[in-house]
Amino acid sequence: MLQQTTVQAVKSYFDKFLKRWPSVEDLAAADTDDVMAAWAGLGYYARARNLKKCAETIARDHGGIFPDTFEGLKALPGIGDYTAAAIAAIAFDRPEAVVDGNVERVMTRFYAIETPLPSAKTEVKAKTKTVTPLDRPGDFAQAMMDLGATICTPKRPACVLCPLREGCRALASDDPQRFPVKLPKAKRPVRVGAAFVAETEDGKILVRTRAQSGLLGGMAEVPTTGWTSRKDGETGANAAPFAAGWRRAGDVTHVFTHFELRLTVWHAKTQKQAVSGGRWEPIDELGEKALPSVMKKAISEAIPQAFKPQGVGKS
DNA sequence: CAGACGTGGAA
DNA sequence: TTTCCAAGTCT
Repeated sequence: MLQQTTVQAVKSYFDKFLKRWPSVEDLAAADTDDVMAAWAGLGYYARARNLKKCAETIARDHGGIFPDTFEGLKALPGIGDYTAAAIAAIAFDRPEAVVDGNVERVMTRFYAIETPLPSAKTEVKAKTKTVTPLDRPGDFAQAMMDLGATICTPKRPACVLCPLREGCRALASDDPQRFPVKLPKAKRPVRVGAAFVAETEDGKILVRTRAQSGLLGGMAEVPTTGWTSRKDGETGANAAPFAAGWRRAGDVTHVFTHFELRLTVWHAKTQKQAVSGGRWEPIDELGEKALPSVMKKAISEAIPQAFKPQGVGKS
């Protein structure tokens, strides 16, 4: 959960997740859609699919016991270089070089590495390997990460308080904050599309499940057009899944990692009807479904009280 | 190897 | 308001 995600964002999800699926076997036996629903809002949904696959692999192929080597861990779904090294070092006391974003920052500063990231990753990994001790490698890894999280911060590092102040080349030079050097990032393109919130008299809306891979893979959505960067992209009611009294509810903007999405949201009161691949879900149960944030945003644009606590704001 | 892959909080 | 970025991984 913590991959590219802050502790604050993760905390409540982690608590709920472990309460619901306390063991690897529990998660392996879980319904994948329930897992996706429990992950909804956290982002990077491939992590949820991979975590589930990982649990299944460990339950089925490893007798419910985690591998205790870097190579064994790395072979599992969702466990890459960083996570494999972190588990090996912290859980199994193995002297692996643990390099996350924090360690990258500490190392590139301490050695004043001018090579921009991500090219410098190889060099950082090699340097980290040379400084990782055979004794308590897990504590060393956590100390490096905590140093980066609390002292050697991205902005305004607290060098006065730093235990590594003496040998730090970045501090000795001029501007420690200059490191790590990073390549300039490309501008985010804008994509447009339309989303259709079809609502019945008895308080249900039409939803469907997205493809298992790719953007928001395996998550629920209301029917939408494709999301295109073309200027003449479809945003009108003519692209709706069926004819109805569609009213324009408004626009929502949502920022993804690699593009910005502007959705025109359409709303209609309709009869419940059969739509290929679609299903009608009660609005008051939407909060428990696998709906990503962008979809909650779109639905709220059409039905403002959809995700509000029940019985509140009614009067 | 470069691009895909979410979201919300902080500066 | 805009930009950055957070315990990265997969293709």
